[in-house]
Amino acid sequence: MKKITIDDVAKRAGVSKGTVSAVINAKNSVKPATREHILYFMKELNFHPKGVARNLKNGFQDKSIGLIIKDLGYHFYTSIAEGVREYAYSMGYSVVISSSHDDHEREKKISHFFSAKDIKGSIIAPTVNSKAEIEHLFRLRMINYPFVLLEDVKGIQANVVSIDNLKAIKKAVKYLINNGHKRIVHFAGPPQSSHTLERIRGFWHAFSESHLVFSKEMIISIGSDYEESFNKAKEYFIHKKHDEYPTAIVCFNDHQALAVMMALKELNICVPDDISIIGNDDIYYSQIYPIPLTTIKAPKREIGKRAAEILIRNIESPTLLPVEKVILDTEFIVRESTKTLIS
Amino acid sequence: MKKITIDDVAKRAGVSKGTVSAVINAKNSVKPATREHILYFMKELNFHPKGVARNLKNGFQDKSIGLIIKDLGYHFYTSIAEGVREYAYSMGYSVVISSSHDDHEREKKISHFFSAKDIKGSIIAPTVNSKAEIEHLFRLRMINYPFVLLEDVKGIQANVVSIDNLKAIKKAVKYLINNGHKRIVHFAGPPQSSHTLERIRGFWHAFSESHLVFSKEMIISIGSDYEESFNKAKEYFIHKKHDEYPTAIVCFNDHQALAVMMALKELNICVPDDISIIGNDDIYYSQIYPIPLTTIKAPKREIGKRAAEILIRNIESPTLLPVEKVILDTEFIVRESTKTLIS
DNA sequence: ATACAAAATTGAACCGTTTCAATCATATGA
DNA sequence: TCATATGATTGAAACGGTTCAATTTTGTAT
Repeated sequence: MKKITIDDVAKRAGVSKGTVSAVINAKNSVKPATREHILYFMKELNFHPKGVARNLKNGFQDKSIGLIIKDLGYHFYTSIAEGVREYAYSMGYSVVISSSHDDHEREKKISHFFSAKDIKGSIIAPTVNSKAEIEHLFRLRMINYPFVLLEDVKGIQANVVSIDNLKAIKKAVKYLINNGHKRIVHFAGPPQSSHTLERIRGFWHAFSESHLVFSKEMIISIGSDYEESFNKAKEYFIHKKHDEYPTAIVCFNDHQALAVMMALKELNICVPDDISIIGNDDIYYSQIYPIPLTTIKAPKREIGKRAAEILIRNIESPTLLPVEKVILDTEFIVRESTKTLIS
Repeated sequence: MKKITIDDVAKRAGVSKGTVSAVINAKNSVKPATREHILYFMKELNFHPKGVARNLKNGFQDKSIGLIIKDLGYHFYTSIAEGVREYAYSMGYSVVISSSHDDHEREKKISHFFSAKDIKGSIIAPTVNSKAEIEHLFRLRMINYPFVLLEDVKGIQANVVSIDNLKAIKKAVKYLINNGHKRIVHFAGPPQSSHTLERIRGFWHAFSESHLVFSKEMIISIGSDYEESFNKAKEYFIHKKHDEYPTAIVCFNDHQALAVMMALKELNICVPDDISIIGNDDIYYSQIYPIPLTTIKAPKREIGKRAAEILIRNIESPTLLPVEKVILDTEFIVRESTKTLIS
């Protein structure tokens, strides 16, 4: 299945390729009859002009940036994307997005794709499971391709804009501790997600910093899919004696927290009177829910904006710029799903 | 600010461009010392190899499709994207996404961008406000660029995968009518959205087909932003006498419906006992909400999948294929936010 | 019919890489 | 020291379009 080129069309239509080019570019120097004639053969041969060839000659000066996120359906990332978009548009850049699904291979492929398409730079939420999995970043580095990471990655010095997840969770857990909670538990997220581990670590740190005993029974893996979380949460409580219930649960994210609250409702366990719940992310619907959720709010749009800022600065600089690292603060928002145990 | 090419690097490093090329492509035929030397000058000149030139030579055989949606934060579109992704991946295609924000100019720019980058074909949720605004589709058509629309557009024969929104709303309204509701009202969406008009039309059709009188007071524009919908909904009821309350509200979408239910709650109006509510879209959180929402479920993933199917079939066909139009069925899901008035 | 201007068409050079046969450099063994 | 094998480097052609000065065709006025 040979590739059809402008020469094929020109030959078939009996004109020069200059004329075919003029038709493609809707120049009005072409006689209508000739245009029709050429269009006819373009159709017949099903010819698509290759952008790559036209851009080569034209200097391909489009302004565009890429964004590689982990999940399109996850509010956290789409909000970041919104921040990126806003800033990028204001600077005249287009944004293209692709999701890696937390899969390293995909991420590698997409980052390569973006650079190969002369997307001028990329913002990447990296999925890195092992030391070997930063090669693709080194390759981008080698070809001086501008990029900004949304999480710090060990082993490479690169631009990063992120939040201190560890500190955020610690703040939440310490809030519970300071309010008299003793039996605190963490409902962890999906095992393959990098966020899951980070949050478990934050939970653990809070305990050690408060000189409290941490045991691994405090971490219960219930995922973040609604059905799964709902069922596993119920199961957890059904197998527990009443006086062994935790007094507070730190959830993986708001989405999971909502599922947990539904499960508790079905079991007639009252939030926050029987159990306090803390979410993470501050998604939209957790405010709408009848018991507004206490949660950790990440400055999602701000993350996107700052990342885009750094990226575009690097793209537009004629020289290589020094690496920048930005860690943004999270906000712990106390709403109605938590209760103090201190009278 | 001159563009740096491989020639500049070669000259500066005192080697031929073939050698520089070998370094860029990590070929191991280059002596380590030479490699380092060349890398040094690549850095110094901040040289990025142009993908466009390498692709031209290489035959640019990446497999990729584009998706232009209207809103990244809107569940309806991200679910479609999920369907697209799933099918595309199974066929070895990458997916890149960009949001038009329901802005025709953006859409035009993005579609042009995708074709210019040799993204092999695109799925487009079109924003078309006037006859003149389909030019860009004609241009894609002229260059035989494969695309599939997610809404039918008057004036152009093109591949379409969509749902029958009109029919869907009609079914919902008729359900209410058949269950004895007399005072039914539609809370319309944001005026600039194409969906808004379509849903108003569906509402109107249901009345005329049921031989009931329709008046324009039945359409109340309250948007779909949470704050706005919440406030306007409250305002609507505050200015109404109790016995003038509608017995049922057909909402623009689930998101709006949730805002309306919150407003009603604050006014101590009971759903569904005082007023029935119907949403649209069947988003995730409307099942989680304490009063599960009666709604219209669109086969979102299926839409994405079918669109991707048609697109890839067209991309891979050596000849121009006839246009396909697919209209998928919606499902009316009765949950607990509606009540029959017939005893 | 002829001259001339305007319109339409041609074709060679160019864009920035990769490729690979040819050439040059280096190390090895006799 | 020379011949040879191997490793490293070169440079011209190729990729598929666009551009634009030069040329050909067409239309108009005489």
